[in-house]
Amino acid sequence: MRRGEIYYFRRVVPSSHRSLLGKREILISLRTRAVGEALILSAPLIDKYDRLFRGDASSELAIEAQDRVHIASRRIGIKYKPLDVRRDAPLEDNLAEIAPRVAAFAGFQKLPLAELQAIAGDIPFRLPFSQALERYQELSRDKWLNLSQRERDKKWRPFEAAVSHFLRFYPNADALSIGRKDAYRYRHHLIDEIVAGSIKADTANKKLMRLRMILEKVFEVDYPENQNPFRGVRIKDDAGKRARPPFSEVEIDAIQKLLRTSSANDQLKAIIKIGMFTGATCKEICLLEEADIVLDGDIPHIKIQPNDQRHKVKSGGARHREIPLVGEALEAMRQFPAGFPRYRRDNGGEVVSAAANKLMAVVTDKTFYSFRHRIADLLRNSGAQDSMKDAIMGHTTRGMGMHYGAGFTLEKKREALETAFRNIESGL
DNA sequence: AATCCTGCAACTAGTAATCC
DNA sequence: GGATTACTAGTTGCAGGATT
Repeated sequence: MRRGEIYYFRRVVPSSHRSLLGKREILISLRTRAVGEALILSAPLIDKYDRLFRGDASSELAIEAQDRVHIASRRIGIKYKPLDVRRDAPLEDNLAEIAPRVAAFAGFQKLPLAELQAIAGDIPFRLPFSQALERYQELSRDKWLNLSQRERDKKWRPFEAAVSHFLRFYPNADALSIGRKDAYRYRHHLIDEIVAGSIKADTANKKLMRLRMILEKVFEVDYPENQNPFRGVRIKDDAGKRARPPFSEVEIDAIQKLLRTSSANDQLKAIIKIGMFTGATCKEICLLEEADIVLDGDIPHIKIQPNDQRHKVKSGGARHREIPLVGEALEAMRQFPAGFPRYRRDNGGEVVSAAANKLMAVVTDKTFYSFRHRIADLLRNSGAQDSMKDAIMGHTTRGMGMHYGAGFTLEKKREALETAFRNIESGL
């Protein structure tokens, strides 16, 4: 339509939406005097309001409405709260709900619709899941402040994935109105997927956990009166068995043979050998810097500690350790006294894991982590104390005095490892 | 002591980039 | 132009600490 020289977009609001939008018609200036331009500018608006009135964008609409009453509330100086009056509630509760509203209303002669809605509590609170997620990220800023891009992605993607998985099941779900029933219905759906074999119980539980974490935090801060519908919702997981079993000595021999003939790059081969004889994880080995590698002196060893590449090591404290280099690990490390530039970067550990596992797939279906389990088993079988095993692996020892001293000396650790490897040769 | 909760890292599959 | 290697996104396992 044209008003004077300027064209306007105009649209009647269906009565069903008048309360939410707070007006009877939409009138927006297109800021142009040209018909052609006006037509082009109006197209997205037509589309937008079509969708709104058809209902498939109702959450957007609701958010707008919510913002509007909140602003109106502030204008007239009240704190907005949706009206909560129920037939079965005690009378005095209902009166208490209404009385302050009447008082507020009485103070004014004539009020615009938004202000009336604000006082009447006409608009329910709404929080689409996507917004809850944003809010959660905002509230947890501290968790990603000093992460690399990759680490940041790895942290947040699962949350996004959890939300979008949930939304596929419950399109347009509103975080404030879903209840325990909905949570359990979703749980049921997850169990179906587990039965179908598309995901593991552990994965399903993590999806539930992430939804729970999001709502827990957001509710705690913004909606303290709301109960988290996911609290305590989980799926029994009896997977139990060891999924990454240790390598057998037969497999170790086969891998050794493979390494001698393989055309894989030397850095990768060296990393595999070091993993094989130290039980260090591939990320730990990849990120070693020159200063972390000690080849002169009585006991050559590597230090797993924070450095430029590595801001922190998993679980901090106990994981920081020195591991003596024995057997072929020492030769391999001598080849690369300054570490492995090829893999010393964001993601390097994952690349090594993928490459090494692919290489070893020829002779085994086990993976890099099985080196670690093998070392642990060898140490145990050779009679090493648990605390020694933990010191070499970088585990915390339960109940052991983490407060005392620096733990085992390098010499003791080397003895333990050598004993363990000698045991294999003698066929124990 | 067992189980739950959580963070971190390994692993996989699919795809993209690079090499030869 | 096919093979190899790396990257990315997503899943799963491991371990520590909290809770029951």
